[in-house]
Amino acid sequence: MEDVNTRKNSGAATTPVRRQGTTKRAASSGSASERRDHLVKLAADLFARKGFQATTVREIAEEAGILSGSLYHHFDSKETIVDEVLTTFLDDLVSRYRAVLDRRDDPRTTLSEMVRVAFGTLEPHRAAITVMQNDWNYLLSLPGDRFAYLVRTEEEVERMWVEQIERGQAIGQLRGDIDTKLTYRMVRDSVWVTVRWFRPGGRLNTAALADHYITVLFDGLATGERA
Amino acid sequence: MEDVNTRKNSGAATTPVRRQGTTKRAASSGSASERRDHLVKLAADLFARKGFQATTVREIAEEAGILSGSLYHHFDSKETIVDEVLTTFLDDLVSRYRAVLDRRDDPRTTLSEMVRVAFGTLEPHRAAITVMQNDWNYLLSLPGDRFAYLVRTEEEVERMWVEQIERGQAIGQLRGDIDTKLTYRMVRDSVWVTVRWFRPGGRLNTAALADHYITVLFDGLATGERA
DNA sequence: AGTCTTTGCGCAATCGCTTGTTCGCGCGAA
DNA sequence: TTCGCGCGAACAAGCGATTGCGCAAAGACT
Repeated sequence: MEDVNTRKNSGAATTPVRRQGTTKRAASSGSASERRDHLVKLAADLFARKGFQATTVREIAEEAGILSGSLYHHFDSKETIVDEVLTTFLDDLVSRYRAVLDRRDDPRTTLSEMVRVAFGTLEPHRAAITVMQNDWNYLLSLPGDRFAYLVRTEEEVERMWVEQIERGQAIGQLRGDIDTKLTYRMVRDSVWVTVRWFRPGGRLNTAALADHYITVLFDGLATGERA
Repeated sequence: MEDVNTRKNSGAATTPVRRQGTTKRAASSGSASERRDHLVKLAADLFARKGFQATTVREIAEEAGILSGSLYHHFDSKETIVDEVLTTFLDDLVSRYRAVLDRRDDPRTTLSEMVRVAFGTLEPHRAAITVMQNDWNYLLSLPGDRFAYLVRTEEEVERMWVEQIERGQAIGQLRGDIDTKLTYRMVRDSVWVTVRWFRPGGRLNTAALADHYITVLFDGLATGERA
């Protein structure tokens, strides 16, 4: 029996941020309430552990100490929650990539920094990365084009990477006998897939992962002359 | 409600089943019938597309042109199906790795061949690889230790890889400043994760993928001297 | 060869359970 | 009084799984 008034998360007593104009029914990025943001964060933790489909609204609610129905005062569907997690991630990722490209370094330096950016998003955006790997196909198969921006953004990011690889080949900084698109995919996958086993606070941090990967990516595992 | 007619899957190990081929293998459960094998294949195709959890028994049945209940004449649970898919894959994988190791080549050659083996399983075992990525945690969380062999086998495979990397470092064939375990994980992940976008019959086959990856892995993307 | 019995495998109906979602209600703070 | 936000109960849909039944093919026996 668990009744009584055990409101765990009754915080948020400060500055309710009352913005006018945006009624609670905004398309994707809803109004800004601290309570809501907190719930998204709790949900994201679960998504990071099990993916989107495998996480139930009852689990999210329990994590917040409320009942599942109460979640619907903040979100009009489970999809809305994951939508918010994904857009936040992609916005952050793309803007970080752009910042690197704006520095206009040589291709190898730029690509190294892009690898660092990618690994750098591993900790703050674990949930989104997990979801994109586990539930990509499912989200795209949903009725409506709600998650079509996933494909669009992915294509934009691919263009950024491929352009740098091509530039590197053009000036002889990178070998010309490799497939640019395939190389991009393998780099991307290698980075994102680490969320499966990476845990913050372990033997290695994300910066060390990035350094390790950059070393192997450009110079390879072998010693001596290149083949 | 006890019935004298309880047939279920009691025993069933004494099925003679001659009818051309299909060696009977009494593994964890079930006898070998052609019909059954066919159903496993249909289920595997669905697992390869959506993972295990996301595939329903009704979808599997529909793919076979029967009703979901009829599946239970062949399997006593949905888990049994995926179990069969996974053990078949892991048995094949480990024995292929062993065959490579038995050749006792130098570490670099051995590792190259192991990469080829891994990519070589991509097409015949798409379903298993997809499931291991999507549903690994879920399967391990199931009651009983039914899927504990996943962890055991993974550890065995990791040992194979790490040993070869270490041997390569010991004889100076591979650089000594890289983390062996981390390197193994990145190679493994890079290979398996390609099931997400690889489609047979496309621009590249798995052999080309393997060659490309081996090139980058050992010699890197850069030109000129190593850092 | 003909008959009887067993067996494999499908259907149809249904079970208990979980899923995402809805809704009326009450309560404390603004 | 209004409003944000929780409860509690319920909903339809879908899940994995069970069971009784019928039928056709396969064996077994005379």
